[in-house]
Amino acid sequence: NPANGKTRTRDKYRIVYTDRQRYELENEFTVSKYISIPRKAALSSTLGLSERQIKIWFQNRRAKERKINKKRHEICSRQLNN
Amino acid sequence: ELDDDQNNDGEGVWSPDIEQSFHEALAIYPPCGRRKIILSDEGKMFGRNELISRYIKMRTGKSRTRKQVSSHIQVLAKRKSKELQSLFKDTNL
DNA sequence: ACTGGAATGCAATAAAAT
DNA sequence: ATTTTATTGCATTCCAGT
Repeated sequence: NPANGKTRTRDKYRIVYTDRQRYELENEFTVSKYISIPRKAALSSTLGLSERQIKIWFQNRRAKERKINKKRHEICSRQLNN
Repeated sequence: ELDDDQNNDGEGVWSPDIEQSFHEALAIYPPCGRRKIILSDEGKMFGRNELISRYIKMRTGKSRTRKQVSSHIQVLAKRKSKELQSLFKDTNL
């Protein structure tokens, strides 16, 4: 699929991953927040996604986690303030 | 450490004057990029990006590290590659 | 031991899907 | 309004070449 490193095209701004793809990625994330090169290749083959897409998914997933942690910290601060 | 960097002005990392000096350096050091990768002066070693970094400091007085130069070259190469790719948008669809 | 360059990380951001 | 894919501009880390 990716002869070019590009994923986005004129007609498809982004695709929606299947529930199985989401489940496997989320499962791998519980093992490690950072994907290793061999595991990335394996996942890329197992799910039908490019290695670039796997890499980007883990980046976005880490960003999500950071956002969640920031929210939790804000809640703690408010409780101390009270 | 609160933002007391003397070498970086309020503009972006690659403000027009620095970009200008950068391109001058690209032109003078290897006119197209095909030059000996090994630049060794007695005792000291100099790579291309370090020469570019030194040139920028001479011309503008501002410091850009060799890794900043490296990163900038990578970004520009990526841009050029994508421009060339998008020139063949619907030629054969 | 030095380096330049590829791979990767991250914040900011866009836009479709929910 | 929030969540989910994907890109971009920088920096940082990883890989070899000499």
